Amino acid sequence: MAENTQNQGPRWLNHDEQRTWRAYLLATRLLMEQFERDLQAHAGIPLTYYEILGRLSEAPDRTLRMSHLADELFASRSRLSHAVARLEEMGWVRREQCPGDRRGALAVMTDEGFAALEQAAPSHVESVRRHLFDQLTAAQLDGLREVSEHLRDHLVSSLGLACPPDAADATRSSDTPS
Amino acid sequence: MAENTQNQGPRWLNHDEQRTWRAYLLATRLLMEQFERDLQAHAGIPLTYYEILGRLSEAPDRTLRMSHLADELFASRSRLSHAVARLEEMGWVRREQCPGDRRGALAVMTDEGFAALEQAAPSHVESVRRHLFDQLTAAQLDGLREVSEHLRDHLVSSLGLACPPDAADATRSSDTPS
DNA sequence: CAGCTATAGTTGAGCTGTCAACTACTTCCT
DNA sequence: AGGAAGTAGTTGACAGCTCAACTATAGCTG
Repeated sequence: MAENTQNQGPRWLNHDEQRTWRAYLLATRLLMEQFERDLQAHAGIPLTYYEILGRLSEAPDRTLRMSHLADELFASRSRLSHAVARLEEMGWVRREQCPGDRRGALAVMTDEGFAALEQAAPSHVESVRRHLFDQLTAAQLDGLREVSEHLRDHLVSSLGLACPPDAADATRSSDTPS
Repeated sequence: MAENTQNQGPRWLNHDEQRTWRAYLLATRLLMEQFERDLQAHAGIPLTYYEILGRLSEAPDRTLRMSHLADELFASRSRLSHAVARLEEMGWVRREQCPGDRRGALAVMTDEGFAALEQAAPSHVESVRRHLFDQLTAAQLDGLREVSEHLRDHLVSSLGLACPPDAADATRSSDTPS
């Protein structure tokens, strides 16, 4: 009921689309859960933390400003802040004052952090190979890359357009009424 | 350093693979976050809860045994238990004694639950269309389905082989030592 | 039928993520 | 210079997930 009432109605998924959607959703979930489990078992950290360490390890002086790190990972500042706090507790990252901008903070990877990453990397890469790359043909991987890049670009650009509404009245606190 | 030492060394990702992996990871994350956000905004529930409701709505009498529901969704019993508890609080699902097996529990979708699902569905489907189906060509979608089904099947079967180790000594508690 | 063992489901602690405030600094504009 | 608005980052409450432990029932086997 209420399939195609009047105002163009919801564009329901047909059988094939349903099938694609469910397969994609499930495969993606199982894949991520697998990577998380493997990484948790071998390194004791979630995939997002691994990525943070990865970016830091590639950066000059293994140092990045919090906001750059957040932008590179497309993570919210809040998420990054919590994550870095956790990594700091573990002694894998250290925070430093950002010279020239006293609001800023630098995340600096420690030697222990680098060692931990080096130790975690091989089994993580093996996991990614085993469950993803080894399962697909070169053509399928090309297709997957193409599709992923396309979807990513779409989402990244649509992300930029979604936020502004708040910015307009963000600072409208309770003081300075007029 | 330590690229190809002796014991076959880690099979690092080459440039193209790295690119594919990062694109896939990011696209997938952004996509899921988008669906979660949309669903949260329009229906106030996470995607997993939506799926639970979806399966229940398709089941005879809108009723499924907890374990069947968990199996269908490839969710852990724990996860399902917590989720159904929450859905019960909202009045969208009700638990019943399973006739014939006193261990069992049935999850029954309430009329309010069904109404909530019906109300949430259109915007969710729109979101999936907008960010996934509308972005890809028919050929790309075919490829995505093929790849997803393949990865899913691999993971599902490798899942069955990964657990048994526990089963052997699962009941080894602290009592009955000899 | 006694006793393992397996199955069904729940529970609680701990962790990561989101969202919405909040502080503090900087930049721009007049 | 002075004040509004933007930017950087943190924090705390809360929600969902995982894991391990637990209860309770079922089923198998000698």
